[in-house]
Amino acid sequence: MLKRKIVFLVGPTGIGKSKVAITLAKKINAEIISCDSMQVYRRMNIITSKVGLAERKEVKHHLLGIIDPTKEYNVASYRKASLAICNRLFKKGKIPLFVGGTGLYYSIIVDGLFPEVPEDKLIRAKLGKLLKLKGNAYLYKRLSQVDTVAAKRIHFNDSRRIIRALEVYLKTGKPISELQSGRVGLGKDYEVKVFGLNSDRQFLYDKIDQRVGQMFNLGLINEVRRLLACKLSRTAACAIGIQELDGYFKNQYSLDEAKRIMQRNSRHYAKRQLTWFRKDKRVKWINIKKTEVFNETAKRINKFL
RNA sequence: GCCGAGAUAGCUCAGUGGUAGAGCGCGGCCCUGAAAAGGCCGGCGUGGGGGGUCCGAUUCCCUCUCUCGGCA
Repeated sequence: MLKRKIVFLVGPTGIGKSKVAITLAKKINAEIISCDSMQVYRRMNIITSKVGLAERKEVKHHLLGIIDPTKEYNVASYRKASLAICNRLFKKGKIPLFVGGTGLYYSIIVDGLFPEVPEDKLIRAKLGKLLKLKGNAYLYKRLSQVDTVAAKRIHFNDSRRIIRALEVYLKTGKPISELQSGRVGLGKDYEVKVFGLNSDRQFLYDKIDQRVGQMFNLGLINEVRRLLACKLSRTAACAIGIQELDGYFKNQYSLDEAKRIMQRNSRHYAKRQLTWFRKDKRVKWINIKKTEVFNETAKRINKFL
């Protein structure tokens, strides 16, 4: 039996994934599933460069603006929601086209998520206290005692991961590294195709700088002001632009400075995204040399499908 | 034209008679329930050009070029 096809389009922020995706989706009878940890939030449109309503009419987009920015969202919610959409699309005879730059979300879909061990606020609070009291060396030592494999992989300064690993151990009695090895990916049941957009670094950075500048023209300041008026969730508050503009609102620096920091942080983010996707050998890279070549790029991708 | 200050990393600048650092920037990497987050690693350099003193000059001396102040 022929395996059903799932297509992914990944790459750094600002490279032009969304536009290419729309063109491609029309060609291959697909609907788009966003693979972006920030675009799931409502009222965060300019700051996340969400595609406009007109474009969403051309091709159906899923998981854009589905949750209030005061609410938490995470890989598990994302996995559940997106796989459900996948199944619905198959029933309609459509190809799911995942588009986005959140490496972890991508990986959670393609390679699977280890069995349910949700965040436990109580345990985390306790571990957080221990961290403050006794330092990361202490927590790291405790982790090494129960899970050598995980300890080897986690740096002793990476307290967030140390805490998570200990949390999983305390809740299940099993080392996180053991649970992690039990992941089941999509490759078994589906034909997975992954495409990555990239360009030379300077070109990408110029586009990112421009895009951030553009956000200000579109009304970023007001959007963020409105967002800051409510208590943003831990996750939503992490979007690039929130902290940066908050500092400006609090008169810590000028608007130009806020913009500069936003551009820099976006560049750093893009770099991390590239590191993430580059190591994934399933990615078929498409190099972008000029702006506004969505059609051509979509055609090139289509050839490989 | 004269006087003064300076010329060192991509940028802003430290410092030293034994071939150099810091911050920012930049590059590479890790990542499994916060991921636009979090963590790790890396100086990436014709010390403005030329000459001199010295065992040895980025450092001291001379000279040229350039930049910035001030006076004309």
